[in-house]
Amino acid sequence: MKLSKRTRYGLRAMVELAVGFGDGPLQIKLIANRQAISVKYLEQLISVLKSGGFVNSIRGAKGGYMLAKSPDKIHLSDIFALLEGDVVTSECVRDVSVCGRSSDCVARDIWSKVENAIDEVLSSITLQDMVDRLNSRGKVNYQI
Amino acid sequence: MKLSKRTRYGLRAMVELAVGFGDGPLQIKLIANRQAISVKYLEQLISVLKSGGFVNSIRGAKGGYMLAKSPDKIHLSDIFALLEGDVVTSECVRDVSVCGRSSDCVARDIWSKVENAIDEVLSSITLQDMVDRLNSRGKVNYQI
DNA sequence: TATAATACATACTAACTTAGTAGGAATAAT
DNA sequence: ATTATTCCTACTAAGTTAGTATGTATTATA
Repeated sequence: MKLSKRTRYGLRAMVELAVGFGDGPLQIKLIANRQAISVKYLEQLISVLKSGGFVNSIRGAKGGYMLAKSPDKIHLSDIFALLEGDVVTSECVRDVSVCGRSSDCVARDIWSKVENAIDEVLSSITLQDMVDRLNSRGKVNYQI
Repeated sequence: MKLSKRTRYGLRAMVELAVGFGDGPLQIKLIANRQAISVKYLEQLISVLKSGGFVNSIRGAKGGYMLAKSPDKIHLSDIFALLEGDVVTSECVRDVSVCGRSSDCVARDIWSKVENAIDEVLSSITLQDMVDRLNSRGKVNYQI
């Protein structure tokens, strides 16, 4: 069980956008430089975040990206679900039909617990929480 | 974040061995058949479980495998650590030196929380717990 | 003692996933 | 017109996963 760079990068970008929330569009190039991510790769990730409804864009010179919602309305679980896909322990957790005897399965309960535990942590944290902590630490760093 | 079949199969095998704990050696072929796992693949997994100290073996005809410890002494977190490797969100959670500024990082705290949440669930459950639940449900099933 | 049943060992492989790169077209500010 | 940006699509190298393949070594038992 490993978290993909895709999700980590995506979250970093979202935190950058959250930090600059209200300050006009932020360019991919800037985000990529600040967070040491390949520009071209980040383009693809941001495009996913855009179709997911988390960011808006302005095209052309002086264009860029901004959060589509206030940072306190975006939970880490949302970003995870979009970029990482669902956390999956066993398919049966979400799709009972793959086994047919799921209602009796002792293992399914466990996988279900694991997924819930992860989701509980992630949905309890918003982008705004991260920005707040960042500020309280003097913006020293947030390599994610 | 996805759980590998490797770990799922390994856990299934361990549960089979836990169910038969005290009844003499259990053959790979039997476990593989009961749990619908490729015999050859399971051989490799069990070999890992053996070097991890979780199972003992008897070679030759009528040989097989058995748990090296009582099922109530084996926590799911142990099996995970061996087969899945550590749950990894970001390298910095375990190895602070990869970033150098980890002590100030707001993201590290989050990854750390996620890993702890997973570990809490997994270390709270033993093989014996699974066997007990299985028995209380009439051994209907445990496709894991 | 021959045979069968089992564990043990090592090498190979197809399919998939990841983390990109490459090369541009479309759009907007100046 | 030029430049800066987003947007789009295709390609790719390296690694991982879930196996197969082909045996050898060991032990029970007939």
